[in-house]
Amino acid sequence: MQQSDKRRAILQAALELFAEQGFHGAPTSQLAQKAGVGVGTLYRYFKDKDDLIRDLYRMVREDAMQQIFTEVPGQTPIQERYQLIMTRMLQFFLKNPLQFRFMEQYYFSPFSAGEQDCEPPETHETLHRLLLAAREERIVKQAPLAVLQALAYGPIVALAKEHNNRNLPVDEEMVRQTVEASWDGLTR
Amino acid sequence: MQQSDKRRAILQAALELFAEQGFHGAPTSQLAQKAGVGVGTLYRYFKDKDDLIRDLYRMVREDAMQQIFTEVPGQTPIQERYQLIMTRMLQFFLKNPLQFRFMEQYYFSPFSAGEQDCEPPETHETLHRLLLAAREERIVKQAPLAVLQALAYGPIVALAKEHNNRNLPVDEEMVRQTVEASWDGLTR
DNA sequence: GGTTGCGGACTGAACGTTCAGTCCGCTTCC
DNA sequence: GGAAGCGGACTGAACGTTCAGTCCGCAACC
Repeated sequence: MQQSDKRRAILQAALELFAEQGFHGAPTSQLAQKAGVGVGTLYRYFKDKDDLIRDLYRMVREDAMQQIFTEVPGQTPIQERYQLIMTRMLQFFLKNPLQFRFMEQYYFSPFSAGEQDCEPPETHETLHRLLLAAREERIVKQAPLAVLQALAYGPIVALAKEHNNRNLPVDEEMVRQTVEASWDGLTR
Repeated sequence: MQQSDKRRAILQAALELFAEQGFHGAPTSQLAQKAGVGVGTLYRYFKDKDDLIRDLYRMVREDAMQQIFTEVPGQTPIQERYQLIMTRMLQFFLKNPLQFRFMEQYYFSPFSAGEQDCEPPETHETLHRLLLAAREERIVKQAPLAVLQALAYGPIVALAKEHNNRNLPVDEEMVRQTVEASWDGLTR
């Protein structure tokens, strides 16, 4: 049988509350109320609040990766693959503000500080390899991987942040321009 | 007379604790201890903890702006001015990890959510005008200001984040490459 | 079919802890 | 002597977590 309804209700309520009020601004009492369960029930499904946060992160990341990296054609040119992936990533961030805010928060928090798996391993793996291959083929600049990653992710994340935190309206054209320009920054 | 020593000691201790442990992870008791004052003294200088955080933010921002925007020659070409400003900004973030972490945290927190002045007004003003002028002159792409800002700030912030949160070593060459590439992304 | 017994998911009042903020006595300075 | 600056024990509120008890579906038995 699949995950129980209660567990899913708790994770959904947690996503909303954490994204809107932060980890510390969302007490377990409120969380339980929003999920429609008793406070004690939280502790049937999760060891403690930290465990809940970590599980939620894993779920959200999984979901994001699914949407961003499915069916990326391996044969098409690198630039096309890059634009497909980055467009999907930006669109995911724009369409899922709760997930975006939550992930940003998690990334910065002490939770991810000590962990290895905080940099989405497979996610980065894919784009990571793509960037390395592009550098190998001298399509993009001969710079350290970290610089290339900053040039790729930076603009996308910055735009998503303005959209989610400052209500900046973002249309399809802006998405296209941003992804394309980030590619221009990478190439020579 | 200038700001009292106690006040400055409190702000310095707060900067360190907030950057390392977050707003919620830094209790007033610990803050007072680190500053070498009694708990009560905090409330002589600040209405409450929120007031302290807001004041600290203003101070940090002022300091950053001072360092980044002083003596930008008005006559030099736009590209040179851009590179000067962005290099200084990135270097400020790299050399002041506490300030960077604190500002990032503040930006995301509910403090800045409702405020207008969270986007450093004058800071953005300057770069903001520079980008508008560059677009006017068709030096950079004909895209909405928000897109141009994302292309300018994004890579710089992303690199600083990797440096400060993941201990990525960043040398002068990487700074140069990142700033230059961000310009490449802006231009056509 | 009706009654009884049982297991475990579930609840929420209660607990101990921790926090931001207060209060009052002590010190310092004029 | 009075005012201002200061310290830290203290307070009430809010938090995460616990646990004794409730509830309900199902199996066993008559």
